[in-house]
Amino acid sequence: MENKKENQKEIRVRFAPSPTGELHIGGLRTALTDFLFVRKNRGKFILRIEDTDQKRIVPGAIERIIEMLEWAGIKIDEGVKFKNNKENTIWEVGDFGPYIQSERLKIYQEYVQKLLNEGKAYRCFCSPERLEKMRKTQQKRKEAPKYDRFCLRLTPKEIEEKIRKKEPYVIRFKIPEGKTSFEDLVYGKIEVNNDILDDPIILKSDGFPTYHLAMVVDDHLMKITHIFRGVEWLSSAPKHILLFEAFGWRATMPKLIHMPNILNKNRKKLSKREGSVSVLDFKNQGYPPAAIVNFIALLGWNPKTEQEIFTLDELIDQFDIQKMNRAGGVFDIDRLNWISAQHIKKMTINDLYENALPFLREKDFYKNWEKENKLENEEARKEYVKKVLKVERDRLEKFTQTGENNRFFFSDEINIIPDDLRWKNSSNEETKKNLSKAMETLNRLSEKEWELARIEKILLDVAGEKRGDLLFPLRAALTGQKKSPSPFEVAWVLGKDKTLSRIKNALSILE
RNA sequence: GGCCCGUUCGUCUAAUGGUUAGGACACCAGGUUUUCAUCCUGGCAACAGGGGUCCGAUUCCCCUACGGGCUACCA
Repeated sequence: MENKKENQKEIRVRFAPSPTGELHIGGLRTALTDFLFVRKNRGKFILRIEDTDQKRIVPGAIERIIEMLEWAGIKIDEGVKFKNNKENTIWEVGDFGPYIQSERLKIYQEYVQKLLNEGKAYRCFCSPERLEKMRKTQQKRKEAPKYDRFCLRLTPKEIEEKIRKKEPYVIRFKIPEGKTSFEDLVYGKIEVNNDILDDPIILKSDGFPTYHLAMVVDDHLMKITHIFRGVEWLSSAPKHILLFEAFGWRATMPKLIHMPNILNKNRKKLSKREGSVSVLDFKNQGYPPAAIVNFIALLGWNPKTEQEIFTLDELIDQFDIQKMNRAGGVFDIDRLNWISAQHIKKMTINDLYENALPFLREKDFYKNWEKENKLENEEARKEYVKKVLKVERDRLEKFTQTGENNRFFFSDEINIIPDDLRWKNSSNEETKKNLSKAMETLNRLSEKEWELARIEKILLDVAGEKRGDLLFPLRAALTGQKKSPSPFEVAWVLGKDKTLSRIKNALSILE
């Protein structure tokens, strides 16, 4: 019976970032893991905002975080989100709010008072200067820096006196004696001696709680069942356990799952100095969200099969805490690029178009083309770009690369070097002959017959054995480059008129 | 310094008390192709070191080394 009850408990997982700037790729990984686990178990994904450090708050950061989560396909079930998908209008949804910690100050103070009354916490009036000095001498003596509990020895009268004199103070949690052990779902059983634990500050002098207190109170009150967070929290987990215990919540506390770090090439924790770390950077670089999701899901987690490319749904389907790793993983951009290319290859042209167009619009060569090339209407422009994308799809690893190597699609100013027109030992005369032949052949096709397969067939028919002698000059004539997609594809995209006029132009250069 | 965690090809990783230690990225070499890309084939490349336990350890235990994290009125 007891077991059955346990099984029925709704899975509730929160992602709880601090609004201190752009969402970090490591943060996205945590959020993604939360999300995969929640979706797999039909639970709730909750966004809570941990803005207890007033000094570090960045205006607009909450909006940016939500935007990036949505970009990645992570849907918020409860907590802080956008109102009716209208950006910049934040609201809070759910029965356990508020979900922004700065709105919960009274709750924390109430719980701290409880600990105070029970002698499980105490006021500390020590100045930062004294603490600093204390730490220095401890370090000099090669001791672990730890609060010396000076204020624990204050008499009630002394405390009263200090309060009356309005001396600023913080509240510290009194770490009990003994040992603390707990089970992490990834790292296994961990046990520490409480005497190495410092009495943590749980309420700051400005009345705000610290992470330790806020997290424990909120996760309990919000009925969180699983905490996924970075390993950097593993060391302070015992403090959190002890806090849950002090409140009498140990039995129902959430399961802990710590996750290994994402590292730089030099195996250090991912940092800004080594390149991109914010999700926004990757979005701006033109990676499909599905590729980023696929890539970071595979950092620290593995399906134990040989599958490498996953959709979000496949990741959800296969997600399993048991398959999470303990060792940190290097963020390998080459691998990301490959995964990204695989995702782009699988996209439909319409999808690719929707995704790539915003990036294309940023480019000068495209802007000029839009301005100068008066295609009869919007639809024609769209069809043209889609043709380009059809040709480029297998060559892209990010959306930003669209058109980059094939500017000749968007500009008639192609620079033909006569030598580049000749294939191998082919002579000038032969080249001219072949180009003329190509022109005549293509000219026989009507606008309506201008299809890729047809273009390819008639050109190959006429090219004969030494196809390079005809196809290579044709490529150069159409593109002004020695490397490009096939001349069939280029001709198909350019259309009959442009194709013929470019060949004509090349012929005149050869004269 | 103290405490905690980690360690399989360069990178992400799989497997196993007895295997030629598997896959993928990257790299290299071929092939296909008119070029580039795609695609296909092949190659290079790893159990951190030392002790145990065991008939036998990459696998289990211990130590060392190396790496990471924490050690704030930051999260």
